[in-house]
Amino acid sequence: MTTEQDAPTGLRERRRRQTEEEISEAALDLFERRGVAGCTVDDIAEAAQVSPRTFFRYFATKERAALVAHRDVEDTFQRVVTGLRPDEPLLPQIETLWVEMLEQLRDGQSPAGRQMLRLRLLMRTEPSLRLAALHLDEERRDEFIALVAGVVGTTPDDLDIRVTVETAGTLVGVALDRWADAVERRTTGPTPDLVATYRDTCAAFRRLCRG
Amino acid sequence: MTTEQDAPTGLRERRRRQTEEEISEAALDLFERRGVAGCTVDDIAEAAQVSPRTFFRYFATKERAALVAHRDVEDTFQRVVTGLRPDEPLLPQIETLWVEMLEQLRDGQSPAGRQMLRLRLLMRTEPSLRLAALHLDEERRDEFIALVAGVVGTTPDDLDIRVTVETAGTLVGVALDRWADAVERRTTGPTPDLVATYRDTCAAFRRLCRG
DNA sequence: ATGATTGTGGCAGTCACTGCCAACTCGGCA
DNA sequence: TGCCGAGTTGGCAGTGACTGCCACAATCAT
Repeated sequence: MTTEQDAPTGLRERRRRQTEEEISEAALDLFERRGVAGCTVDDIAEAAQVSPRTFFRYFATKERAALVAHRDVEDTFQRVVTGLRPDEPLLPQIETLWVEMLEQLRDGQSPAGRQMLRLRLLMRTEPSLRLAALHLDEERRDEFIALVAGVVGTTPDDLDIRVTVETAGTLVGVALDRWADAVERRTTGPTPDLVATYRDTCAAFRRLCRG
Repeated sequence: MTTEQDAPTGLRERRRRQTEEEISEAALDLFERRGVAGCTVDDIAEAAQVSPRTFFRYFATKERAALVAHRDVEDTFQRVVTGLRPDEPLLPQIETLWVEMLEQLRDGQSPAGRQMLRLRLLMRTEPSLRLAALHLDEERRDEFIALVAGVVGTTPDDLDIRVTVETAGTLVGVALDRWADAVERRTTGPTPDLVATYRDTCAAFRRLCRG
């Protein structure tokens, strides 16, 4: 049911994950300290103790290195999509799927949540990171649409599915933004919950659809 | 009613517009022939008869040069946004705004329409152009939201406005994609109408919201 | 006309990113 | 145990995007 242990976890595989982790940690750290424009790929590679050449074997751009959290969350789509019921309204179901995916982040205290929070805080002031995230989302969208189409049994160029998936994606983006905003502004009280923020966003959306 | 003659059109101004036009035409033309990756900024600059250095005074990236049609359509938002009525439902009104903006494109026969069509056909096979368009949209979104907030009289960080503007933007994106798809696939009959495509997309969206 | 403003081209430089090759490491197998 | 094939790494050279700086030319205001 999980996606981790499907590959035979040899030493090579483990080493590769560890290196990726080290690079992305170095990138996140340097971006926080000096800004994205303020550090080069060479800087990140050095901090992660790999050669610049190796950096590019792991990530296509320096921005991508900071987006592993984003990518990992999207990776879980494949797992949750199987829960779709073809005979029920699609949009609320996709919303539920996203709730399942965002649950691993919640208040940003888990490792995955903390990493995502750092990223989204960075994104508030770093246009290049927002762009890279947009890029990642766009790359994944067709895959999502194909997966959904497969489960509910229509063609991938079905207009309804496309609109539904894109709309839901937009709402997730808004929720992530507002989550980071809330965390940034917070002075007291518990850390804002991403799932709650997402539910609020969906509620606002539904209100607007009714008029 | 038009946006052209608001500035005192001196020779400098006219010359500047003409140069921009020449560069973007050269870019569009070369992209169509050799692909985005297949030509350099130097190529485009040479074709437009300017120096590479001057190219970058007009456009930040080579992709941007192909996106003037996109930018010009978005520029009209400022004009149509004044028609908003604060006391009526927002989402259908924003949809109407977009119809007004997309009307200048319609079947892609007008100069603006033709240019947009060339761009959207390119975008079907050029990820870098899709990314650049996403980037442009994102840059504009805050401006849109601020304008809407100003007219309806709320703060720019209003959740409802944000969700409405982003949702509508998503639907426009889908409609533009489908428009280009329809044009590409068309063998006979009249050229597909963008406004009609957009209305279809909005209709599908409304259907999905009801469930 | 003339001085201020603005646009242009060239040059040097930084940095992102890629292809290629040589050295090394891990995993399986005789 | 020794050895081969596959996967991983680093260096190097090269291309191309993009920028700052400077000198020069074209426009505009007076």
